Amino acid sequence: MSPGEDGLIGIPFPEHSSEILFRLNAQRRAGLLCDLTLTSRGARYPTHRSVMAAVSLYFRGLFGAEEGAEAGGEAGGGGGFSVCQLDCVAPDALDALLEFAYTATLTIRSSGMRDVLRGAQLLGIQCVVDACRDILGETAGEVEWETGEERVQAERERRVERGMKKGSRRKIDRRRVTKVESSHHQPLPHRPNINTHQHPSTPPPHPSPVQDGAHSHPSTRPPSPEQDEHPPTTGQNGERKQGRDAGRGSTAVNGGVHWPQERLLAPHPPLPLSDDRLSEDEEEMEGVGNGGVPSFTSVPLAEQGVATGAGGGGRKRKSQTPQQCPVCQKIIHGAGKLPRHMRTHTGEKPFECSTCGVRFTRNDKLKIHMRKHTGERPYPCPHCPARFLHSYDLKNHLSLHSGARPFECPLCHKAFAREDHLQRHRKGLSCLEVRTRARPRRGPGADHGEEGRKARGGGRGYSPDQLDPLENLALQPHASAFHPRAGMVGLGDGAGAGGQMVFQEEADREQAIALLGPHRLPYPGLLWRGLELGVRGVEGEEAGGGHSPALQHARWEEEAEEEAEEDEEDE
DNA sequence: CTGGGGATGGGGCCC
DNA sequence: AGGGCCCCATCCCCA
Repeated sequence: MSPGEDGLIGIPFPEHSSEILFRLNAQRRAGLLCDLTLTSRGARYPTHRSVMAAVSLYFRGLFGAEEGAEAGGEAGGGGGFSVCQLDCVAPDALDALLEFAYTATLTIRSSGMRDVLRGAQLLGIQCVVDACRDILGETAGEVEWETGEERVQAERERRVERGMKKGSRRKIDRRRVTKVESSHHQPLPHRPNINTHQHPSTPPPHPSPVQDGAHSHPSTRPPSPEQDEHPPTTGQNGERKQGRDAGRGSTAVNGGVHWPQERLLAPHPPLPLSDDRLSEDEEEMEGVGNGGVPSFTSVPLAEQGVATGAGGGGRKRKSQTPQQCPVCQKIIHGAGKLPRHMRTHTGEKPFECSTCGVRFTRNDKLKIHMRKHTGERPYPCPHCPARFLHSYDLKNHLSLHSGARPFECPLCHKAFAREDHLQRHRKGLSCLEVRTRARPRRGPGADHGEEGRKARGGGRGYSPDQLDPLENLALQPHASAFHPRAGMVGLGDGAGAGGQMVFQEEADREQAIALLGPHRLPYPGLLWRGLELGVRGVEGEEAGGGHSPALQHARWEEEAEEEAEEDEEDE
């Protein structure tokens, strides 16, 4: 909300761009308003030249859509190219690139990476080129045809895009950005602002996820002769710690790579990708799948023998058929839970508070919300007059009375009553002082035994005046400095809160990327992926994998121990 | 920086 | 199988 000088009011519609993209994709699938058909070895792909010109330098040039090329006639209008034969781009790759253009998500199979790279090079989709090269570990130069002004223009656009990403986030958007990044196309948590009303939760033409996924996809997908045996794209099926972790950037599981472009965030599901999301390990199960007809009715993974990461941390799980989300590939446990999950992608909020009009994705949340209006606080503290809306608030509160602080920082040994506070402490700068100050004390006679060693914190064998570059860069006190979340949040949101890997300047970002060495990735998402794959490993946090304080604490203890061991090795 | 309240999304149990 | 209800983990915001 930014009142202008003339009393102008700027009302942001944050979902507008992604919704437009979503609609365009729907039109493409339905063949509506398509003014360009791409062909590759017999496969035909109806599309929109404006979209292609927006995403591809090749088409931009082809249609004369470059800045300053607004010459009249054919060039300016880009007319005359109703069919564009692209046999040099493999159909699978072309399909993946089109999906990328319309969903901001590139989902490809590892084995098809080179084709996609070639296609992206030919079409001048630099970000895809970069991404593929990173995956493939290549460090090639510029796209062959992208030279001179085109390159300057491309670079300018990239800079603008980066600038938008990092500069335009305001506080009000921070949470949303983080969350969006957290799960691919995570929709935005509802906030009772103007958007609530201007963006109806169930736009009439917007079908429910189930319908959407079920009907929109198969019939309009251009026939690709190779699709059946060789699905063009692949995603991941592995469920990692989702919530706010997984999906931050790209993910790679079982040879498949799947990552969203950061800026184009669809609040609606980018139409479900075909069955090709099955990873290589799962290909044998393809026959069980829906035969290329993705559906939100999902694939009963249990029947397919998919390890659903029974990672239930303690609580025994009823054997309910897990279902896989066609958008984020997350495996949803529990019968009937998938529609609920899907609303996190669609942004649909069917449950409206009759009192204040606030809408919710879930009725149980609405129910809790209603307590605000009724004044009901059903969880009274037995020790004091405090009453709470949520049971877990009471639980938190009770720890205050008990004085219990079961969550202890393994580095500075500060104890917290709440696990999330400990996490915040570990991610933040709270321990920095301990760590950086402890260093100089190291040396003969400064041995504090195990406790001291821990208190000094881990490190990488750099002296105080010669800090670990990464430490120096991000001033991350803990190993969690390398936690993918920290990196991703920071990268995705330049205005991120303290404690996260925030790069104030582009140079910082570049430096960080450079310092990552083998994980050097110019893409935020890829950076995250690199961090995850290279530093922590894909299996770092398994979905649903117990997050009991004990487990978490044990993990952290391990981290601290590892760091301490590194210290000793360095000495 | 920390404590605390509230919000959100996922999973388990039950009907 | 679907959905209600509840708990949990995690996040954000504010004081």
